[in-house]
Amino acid sequence: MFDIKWIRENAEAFDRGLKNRGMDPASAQAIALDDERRAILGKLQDAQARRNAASKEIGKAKAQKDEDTAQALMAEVADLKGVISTGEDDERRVDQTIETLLAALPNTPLDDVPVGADENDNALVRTVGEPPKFDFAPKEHFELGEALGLMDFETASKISGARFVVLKGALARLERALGQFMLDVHTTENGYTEVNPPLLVRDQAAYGTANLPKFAEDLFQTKEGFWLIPTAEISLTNLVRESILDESDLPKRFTACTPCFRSEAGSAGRDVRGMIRQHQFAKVEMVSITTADKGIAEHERMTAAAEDILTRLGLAFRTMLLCTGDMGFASQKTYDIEVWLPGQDAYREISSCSVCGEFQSRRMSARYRPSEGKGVHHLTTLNGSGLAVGRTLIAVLENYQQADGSIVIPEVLRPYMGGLEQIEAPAT
RNA sequence: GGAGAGAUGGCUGAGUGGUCGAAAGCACCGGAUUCGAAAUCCGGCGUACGGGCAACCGUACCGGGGGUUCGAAUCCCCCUCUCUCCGCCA
Repeated sequence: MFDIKWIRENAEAFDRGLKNRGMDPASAQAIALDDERRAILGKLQDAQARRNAASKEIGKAKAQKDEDTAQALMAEVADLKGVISTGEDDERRVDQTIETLLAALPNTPLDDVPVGADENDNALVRTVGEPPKFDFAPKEHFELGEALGLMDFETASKISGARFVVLKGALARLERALGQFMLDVHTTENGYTEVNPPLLVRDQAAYGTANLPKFAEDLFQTKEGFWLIPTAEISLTNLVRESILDESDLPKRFTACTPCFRSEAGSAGRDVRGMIRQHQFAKVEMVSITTADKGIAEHERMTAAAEDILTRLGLAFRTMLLCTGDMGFASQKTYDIEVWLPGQDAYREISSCSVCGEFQSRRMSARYRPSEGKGVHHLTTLNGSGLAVGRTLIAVLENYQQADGSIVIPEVLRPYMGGLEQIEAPAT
């Protein structure tokens, strides 16, 4: 959500941001509406001031038994009533129009974000680790999992339909191990507080992170009106909604491992096989709440925390700086981390870390009191996956597969697997 | 599912028609006192919008919307949310 004052003072930057995202400029319309609002407000306030003054005089006149004066003043106030009532209606209407306009506009990309149309214009930031070499043709994760008899799409579809999976035995445990490992690293080494948040949220929470009103079709909704979270970003970021924090309490860092639910409307035909794109998946989310001047540093820190998980798992990856056309709605700047998948012979997204500036906090009314100076300011919010657990499982299977179909367990996960060193080859 | 209570400033909490943007306490800020600190005392301390170079002025805001009234935190209606008790359930 934009601040209309900021748009007034930075109309050019605002329109450039929209243009870079492939949208039409909107500053002229927004400012015109705001001009209208100010004009209405001026008239309304004059009328209200006169009414307030007259009402006081009426009180005085009545106290002095000056009935004539009181009657005259009352007539005047009666006239003002219509002006005030119309003014209030007009103001509400214009406010609503402005709100609707602004709520549908995406955040302004930072200056160092490459301008581009789609993922082909993303910039490579770094490549870390070497893709493993195989002396056989590496399989895709679903081939491996199904051969092990521990990954069952058929049964899942009987229960829930397409885009669901049943994991069993060592694979079910591997998913749990991955989530635990990630949480342990983030809580003990990266300063994040573990949270077990609600998975069903209200309109206002989803609006706060800007999943609503524009992206309702991507979400599942219960018949009572709750939204199933598509990411714990919603729950964790809204932890600070409608509050005023002290700057000395910042930054706040939250992490959670939760199921995520996505309708995947509009992605029909994409990644139809396997666990890459599911209606339900586990993800460890990181959310940081800080001040505007610390946002960029926090963004780098968060991205490093996500990358560190991959490094420890011995998985090769590359980090991309998303271009303007590929960035999320609320983001000012986003890094995607892509893990190497031998079975697909490709890098695939496994984490996305974004800094959102004040875009979400304005929607949530989340503010802080600066240690120096006065007033309150909006917080800066960041979110990132650290990591998508389901896709990490895929990466482990494909990168650690052996010729016989067995899977070596990465060292760091073994304590979480009861010491298990590998998932045995399928019986032949 | 049934019954009831409530929503006031950063927090707690008074306030049932004008003198209320709102008592008091806490928290916070400044000062006095002290070698320093605690305690104590004095003073300050809401948000948003509009106008003004500024000091400052105006308007709105006591959950949201509507109504009554010359005038509403206060009375009436609707909505939203929160809590309590009973029942049911993990």
